[in-house]
Amino acid sequence: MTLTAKGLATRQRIVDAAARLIQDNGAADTSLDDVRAATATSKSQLFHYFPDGRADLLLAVAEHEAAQVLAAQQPWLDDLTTAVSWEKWRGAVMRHYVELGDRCPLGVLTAELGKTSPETREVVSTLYDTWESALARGTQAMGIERPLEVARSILVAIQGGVVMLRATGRVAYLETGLDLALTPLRKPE
Amino acid sequence: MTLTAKGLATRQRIVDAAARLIQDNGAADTSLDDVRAATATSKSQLFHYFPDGRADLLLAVAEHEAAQVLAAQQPWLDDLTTAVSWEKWRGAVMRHYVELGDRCPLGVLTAELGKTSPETREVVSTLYDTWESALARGTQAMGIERPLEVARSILVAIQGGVVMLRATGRVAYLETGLDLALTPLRKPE
DNA sequence: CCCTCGTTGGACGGCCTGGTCCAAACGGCG
DNA sequence: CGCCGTTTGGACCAGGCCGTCCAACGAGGG
Repeated sequence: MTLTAKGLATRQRIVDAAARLIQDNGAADTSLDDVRAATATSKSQLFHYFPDGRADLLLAVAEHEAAQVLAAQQPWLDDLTTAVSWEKWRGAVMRHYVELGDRCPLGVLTAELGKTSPETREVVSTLYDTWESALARGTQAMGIERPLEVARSILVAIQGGVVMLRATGRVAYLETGLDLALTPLRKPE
Repeated sequence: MTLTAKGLATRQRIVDAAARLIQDNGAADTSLDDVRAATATSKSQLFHYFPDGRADLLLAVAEHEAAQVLAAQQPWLDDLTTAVSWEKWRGAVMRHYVELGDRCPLGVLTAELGKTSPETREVVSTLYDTWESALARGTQAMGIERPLEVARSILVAIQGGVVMLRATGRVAYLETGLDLALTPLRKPE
């Protein structure tokens, strides 16, 4: 299957709309017909660009969301070398998730798409890995003890805070969780 | 609607089976017919014991799972007064979730059931509240700084670790997250 | 200019789903 | 023993869903 520029654009439009619908209504309540209606496309186009149908589309959405998660942290994520840059990154993360509320890609990814297929599971795992690596580069640059564990615990705090934000609408979990997870980086060495 | 002992038993059987099915296949992939088949009941029984149908059943399952989460931590949760008792509790929590893997009630609750209705959302919120209160009693008894924040961050670490366990099958997130979240309780005061 | 291949339209079928409904079986209590 | 409400069985319906299929459209290259 080769795609022209026009085809690629259509495909992207479908993925975007599907992602939005899933954020709003959940993956279970998002039918191919909903996507079709939201994008003003036809059934045949959905299966033309996503031959395996629904599963294919969900996978594409998962990859799209995973990319969003990392993109939202750029360029701060790549320069976590000082206490100040860590705080800036933290500010960016908080701002991002407070703004998105329960529509955040990360929450959608883990809660809605994570278990739909082995492929999406893989997407989530890879996201965690690259994210954790980036954080670990930062903690190592800071010269603290147990940098790998600290990086991992920060990731866990974010994921926990986000999923709890999704479930309750309260932002306090993410706020406190991330705050305390970052304490090792604030200590005088 | 009044229920006899037999009726209550049947109802409970339905809830148990539904919970199990949802743990294994997800809420979206669990139909009333599946539940019916797994419990050797008839359609009319489902709607007899859960008049609002699917929504009612899911709510009952959510409450069931929420109770499970707290029950699994008893009696350790009510006696977090020393560093030793905290470690015992931690051991119990880890054992529990490692054993259950991705079938843990907490993960199911937040990922599958949390957003199905305002009522289930409420169940999740209340679970968080009572759980956090219990942890806060412990942190306060330990006389550490910022006990409320520490209690909350512990909760966030568990929730994050569990959801990541569900998504990836890896237990390391829960392990490290919970470990580091507990550091404030290990410091000499 | 036309031929080819990507693109689009939309009807159609078969399946499964949640939910309704009526009637039979059961069991305790007077 | 006979009544009555709970419990149970299962047929049935309407709607929505995914996926298939065939035919028309359009643009770009030869």
